[in-house]
Amino acid sequence: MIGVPVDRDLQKGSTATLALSLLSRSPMHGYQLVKELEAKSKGVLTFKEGTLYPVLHALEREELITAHWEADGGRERKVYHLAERGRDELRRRAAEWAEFRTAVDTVVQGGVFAYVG
Amino acid sequence: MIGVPVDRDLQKGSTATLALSLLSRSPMHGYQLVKELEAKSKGVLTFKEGTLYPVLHALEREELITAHWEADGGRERKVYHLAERGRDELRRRAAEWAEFRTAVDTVVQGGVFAYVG
DNA sequence: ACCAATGCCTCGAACATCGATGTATCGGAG
DNA sequence: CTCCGATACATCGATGTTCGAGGCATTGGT
Repeated sequence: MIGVPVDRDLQKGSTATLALSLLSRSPMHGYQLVKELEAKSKGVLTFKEGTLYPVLHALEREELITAHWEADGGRERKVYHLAERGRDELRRRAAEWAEFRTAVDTVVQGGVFAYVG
Repeated sequence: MIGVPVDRDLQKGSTATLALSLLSRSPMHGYQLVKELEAKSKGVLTFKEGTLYPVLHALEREELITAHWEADGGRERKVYHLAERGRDELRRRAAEWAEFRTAVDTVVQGGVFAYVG
């Protein structure tokens, strides 16, 4: 663990978007997503397995990602791919994130800096 | 309404922080917070009253804000002030938000731009 | 031989949010 | 002077999400 995880609440609703983003770089299986997110975010963000797997299944149902089983020795892994529709959805969500981030910054940063300086 | 509200999920968990931020600028009553957030965020963020009031009551219980009734003609308003402890908490939450924002950007932006260009 | 890490998954409890609803006052349009 | 939309506070139940705990199996290192 490199950093300290942020308050769980902040992460709410972002799980699917983060998963889509990671999958846009390369296909991965669930556990790999957990490790990748932790690495890429320097330990700030984490997927809980109890949250991630249901989300992954939902994305699969919505056909935003596809999955197929791969054998690694006697071990089975479910590898997820970003689908075309998922790529569109990711673009949409990324734009939404940018809008949200800007809006929160305007409200929060303004309030803090008024008393930090 | 100036902009389009973002997906509700993204806003989850940020209600209290946004309220504290707005109150750090000036004391306000509930309905005023609703209007201020909408104005400051250009319609991107909105407090639902059913969410805001319980949150405000919770912040009051935790002594992060204080409240007192003010009369405006025959009308009663409950005006909320940011307390000292609330100011500390806001600073803490603002720092956490900055950390979260940076982490998400690293994951999301990287993924999107790889396919936008 | 054992144990930690990998790997997929489900379940129920806990929690937060939202829409609907209720009450009441105020100001302006007709 | 009457009606209605905006202001203003608040609660409640339905809904949805998240998480911790647990189950099960394999693999690699000691």
